[in-house]
Amino acid sequence: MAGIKDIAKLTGLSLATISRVFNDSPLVSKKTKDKVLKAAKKLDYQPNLMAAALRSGKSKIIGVVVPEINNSFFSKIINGIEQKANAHKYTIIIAQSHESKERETKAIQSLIQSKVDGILISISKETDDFDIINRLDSNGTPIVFFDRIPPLENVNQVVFDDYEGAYIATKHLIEQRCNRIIHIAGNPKISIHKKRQNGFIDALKKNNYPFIESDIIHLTMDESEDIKTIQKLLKNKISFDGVFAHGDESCLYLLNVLKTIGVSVPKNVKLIGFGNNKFSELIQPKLSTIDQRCLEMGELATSRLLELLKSKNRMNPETTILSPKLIIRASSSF
Amino acid sequence: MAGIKDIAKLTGLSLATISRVFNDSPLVSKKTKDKVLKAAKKLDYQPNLMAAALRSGKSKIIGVVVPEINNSFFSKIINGIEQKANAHKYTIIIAQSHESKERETKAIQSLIQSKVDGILISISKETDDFDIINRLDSNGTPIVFFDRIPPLENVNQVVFDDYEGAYIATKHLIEQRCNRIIHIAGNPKISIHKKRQNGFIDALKKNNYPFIESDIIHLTMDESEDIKTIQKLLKNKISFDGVFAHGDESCLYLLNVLKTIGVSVPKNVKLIGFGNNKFSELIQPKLSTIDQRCLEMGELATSRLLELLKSKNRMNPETTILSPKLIIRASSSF
DNA sequence: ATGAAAGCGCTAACAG
DNA sequence: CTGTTAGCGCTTTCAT
Repeated sequence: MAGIKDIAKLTGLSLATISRVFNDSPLVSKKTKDKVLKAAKKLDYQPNLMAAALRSGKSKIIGVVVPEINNSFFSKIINGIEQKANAHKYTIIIAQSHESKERETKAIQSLIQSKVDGILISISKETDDFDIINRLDSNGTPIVFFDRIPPLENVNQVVFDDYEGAYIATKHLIEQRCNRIIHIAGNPKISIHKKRQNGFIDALKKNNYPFIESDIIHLTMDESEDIKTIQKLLKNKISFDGVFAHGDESCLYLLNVLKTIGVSVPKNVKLIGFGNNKFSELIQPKLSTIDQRCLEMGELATSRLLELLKSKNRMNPETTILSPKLIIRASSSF
Repeated sequence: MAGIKDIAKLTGLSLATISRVFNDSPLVSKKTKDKVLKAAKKLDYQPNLMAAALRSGKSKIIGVVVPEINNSFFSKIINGIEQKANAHKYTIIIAQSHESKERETKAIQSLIQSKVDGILISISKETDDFDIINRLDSNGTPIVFFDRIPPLENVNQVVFDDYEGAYIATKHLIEQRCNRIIHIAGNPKISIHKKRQNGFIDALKKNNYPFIESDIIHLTMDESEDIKTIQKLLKNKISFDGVFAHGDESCLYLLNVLKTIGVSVPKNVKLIGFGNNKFSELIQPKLSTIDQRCLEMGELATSRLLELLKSKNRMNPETTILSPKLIIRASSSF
């Protein structure tokens, strides 16, 4: 493996000059630069990033921590991160927490030891203490949270507006002339699910729809039981004709339940999900949904981190809120 | 950030001893070891992996190149890789080629510069020259291919037995008493699709089913056109009652087509896909499919790389073939 | 515009 | 079992 030493030998220049060439220093004449580049090519020179990092104190690596990469939501965000990072000559290291607090801590530790310049993280469901984050802070490693944020003040974060997403999804069903709309809810202990639920409720209220507690449905995922639940609802005085599900998965599940009991979508009941999952376009009818603009979330979080990395003095924490996008497909159309 | 120097100062020991402690050298007394560990904790010491790597020539990092992480197949394999690698104190760096030869080359280049100890790669569809691989070889960086392998001799590789998978899928339909089975084929230029096609054909032949060219169907993904194709097939003298699709996506697509034209699955037609995609369990009826044991593929590839990393002398290349697993669900059951 | 020299934090002979 | 020392490949003052 050729190093700058070899180039120095070949060109008769000093190490410093060679180094300057590869760091785009303006202090080198075009002539020498060309000479160095030519020699580098000849020797198939590959800079040793580790040595550079060790010496300069900057690794040009961004650490990314997500619960799971085998999750379209996160892997799309990662694509956004990668894109932005690479465009700025940064490399990323991805670590997974697998929703475990312990593994998350280990992952962060490992990133610190790998001397990442900054960290982008979406915290695990388990995480409830934030010592590591404080440690990172005192360490001087900038950190930007995305999507799953900790309940802390004064942090940089990029979040998705779940409330707004739920609101426009529900409003869409109203505009499609649904008379009674129900919500397939997620676990309200999880903040995004709670927000989606609130968006649903407020959309009803603001549009003068009566809201009753029983409009919010919790499915068990035990099919025969859920079929009973749905059938009972359909036999109500005012049967429902619109459904906003907190996620595409539960929307698909409900679609199957409705098919089983012979309810036609979108003719009898209109459906909208949340998340713009890949499969939502593959099934019949195609699912209307809320797109979360994952790519942009990744890009925004990275841009913010890059800013923090650039400025030497502490910057004021910033919260970026990403607005959702309504995707209308067959499941909610006339 | 505390370093071993600080620990040395605090304990009154030499750098070498401190270093030995963290490298689990047997040459340190229990007493000193404890003293060092205690001091390390007190100072919140984090080893600088880059410095260690630079000095030792071993980064303990494995580079992983895949076409796309936003693809369940690859992200599952990555989970297998991560698991095995972490268990052996290795970190992984993931890079994506996005199916571009150029970006793949860049990704590999970047991994080299990051001084990874070895590389695991599934090559992009575009890749047709293998200079980089030769370069890696001369460089001494061990490399193990998985799933998408290059047409080269003498390489270490772990592949999935697509032929066998197709064979047992088809055989399963035969055992379910299907009389005429068709195959929704992929692009035969892609080797795995070709293999699946061959597995299908051989399963028919070996079981004394007549095989005619027209049993292999290419769908256009233009729905109205495909509906016509399928309807024509159903009106044949011998209508089909079994379908083996080269992937779960096309299987789902076909399922929707069949639903549209009123053909019941599995009553009239039995279906089996390939890949055990996440959604194959979410839809109705649940899809029978072939599971590719991605996790194991990741683990096996990593194990092989770890072996290469351990042994100093060149080892003989090895090809590992992973057998598929039949998953029977509602779409092909009685 | 170029060079000399120090050193980033750690490991690995070698010596004791 | 512990210490001394050189140096991994590069960047970065400081000098010229």
